[in-house]
Amino acid sequence: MERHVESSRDPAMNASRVPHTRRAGRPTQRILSRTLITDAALALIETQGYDGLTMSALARRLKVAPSALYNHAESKQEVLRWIEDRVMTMVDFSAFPTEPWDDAVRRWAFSYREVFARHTPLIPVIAVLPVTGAPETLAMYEAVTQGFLRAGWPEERIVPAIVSLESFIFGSALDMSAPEDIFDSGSLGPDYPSFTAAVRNSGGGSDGADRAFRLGLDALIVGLQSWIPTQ
Amino acid sequence: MERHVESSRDPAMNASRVPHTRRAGRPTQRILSRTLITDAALALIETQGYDGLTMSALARRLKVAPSALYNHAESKQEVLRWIEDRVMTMVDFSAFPTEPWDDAVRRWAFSYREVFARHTPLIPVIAVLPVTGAPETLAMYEAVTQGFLRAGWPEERIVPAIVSLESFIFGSALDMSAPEDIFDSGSLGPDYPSFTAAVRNSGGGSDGADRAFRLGLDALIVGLQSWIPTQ
DNA sequence: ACCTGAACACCGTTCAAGT
DNA sequence: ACCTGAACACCGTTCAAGT
Repeated sequence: MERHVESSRDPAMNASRVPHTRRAGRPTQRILSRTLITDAALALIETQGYDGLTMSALARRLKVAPSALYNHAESKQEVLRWIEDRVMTMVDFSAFPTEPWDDAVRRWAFSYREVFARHTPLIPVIAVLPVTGAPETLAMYEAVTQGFLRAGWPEERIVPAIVSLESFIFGSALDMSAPEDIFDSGSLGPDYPSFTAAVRNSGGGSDGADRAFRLGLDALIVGLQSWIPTQ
Repeated sequence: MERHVESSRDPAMNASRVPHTRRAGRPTQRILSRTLITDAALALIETQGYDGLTMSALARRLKVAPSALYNHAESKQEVLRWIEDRVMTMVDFSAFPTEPWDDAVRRWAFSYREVFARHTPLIPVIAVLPVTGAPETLAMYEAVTQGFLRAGWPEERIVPAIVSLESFIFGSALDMSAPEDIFDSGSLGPDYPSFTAAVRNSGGGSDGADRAFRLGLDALIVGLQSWIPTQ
């Protein structure tokens, strides 16, 4: 764990704690909003990663005291939900109205994985997140559902199919951020001969996650397609 | 966030901070070990959940000072890796030597999801975890690989296939722990008619995650099976 | 080598006081 | 209503001192 160089006991350092000029009391006009907080959070994640996303750092970037954030968000978890809704808008689902079902699913899935591979800490958040009240996210589900209907899917199977695709996508996004040598065949030892050989012959290794994603997605699409009534 | 009732400023409460009798200095015999720490961590998770798994709580359960843990583990992350290896032993992969490939995969996948649904905080850990040096985990991969070989799988496709199944399983385990009304059709509003209707007709609702898992797993198995050369 | 005790540098969150 | 400033109750981790 890295440590800051500055010592909080150095009194000369206290200047850094007071970078603002605003004094206490309600300001004449609103300083914060959900949009501004979300913007700042995403900018912070872009440069510092999710480890850098603390309520303190977020407040600092907004030139505000940390406690001010709690006038707008109930908790850090709520801020993460705002971020999630915003990140969802980056997923490309534009192929559903025009392209064949399998091509549209493929493009959507690739984009979805790509986006969330850069936001893996959101994945556990989503799993515990009722989607209600996230308009951008709902817009995506509406378009995807219409794409399934257009392809002739029976209505009652659409939601389970979407959920299963998302499960695969989220799992694959997590896997994508894993180290490349997650299976290090060199140091596997002689106790696992079949697995060692399979790892050794599983291809380049540099894009192992990519090959697994492509293979699994193709399999899932082929398998799901069997639930579309033949026209 | 819940708060403790006890105030740390109450001097009478300090007794709770010193529940042990051991005095400083190296004890005559080893008190801790990887096994003991892992046992205690799992017991703690069982009763308090992952929120309760702090280095302090872990030390308290082991009747040891928190800093003592760092003579054995480099970090909390390392403790989580020990837990992960242990949890992996709970996954049932016993069907691979005897059952047909698809039945064995199904039993393995159901067990795998079930186990990790109770340990979702481990899922992001695994994704960033080189599997090297986790004997129990490797034993599972060896058995699964042998099952794939027995079914006639080409060696170079086995690892990607396993990885894609795991991605689906981990994603599904996360989904399993989501609230049941993750799609609350009641409050979806009129802007998303197709999706709203699909949610409304998607079945019971109580076991939505289960239906999605079954559907997706069947699809994945059907799709993957097309890569087994016809015998 | 492996424990204790004290400290360090953080966290997220609450709340009175101010306008 | 919405900000500041100070505090609270934690975290994980380090390190000197002890045997």
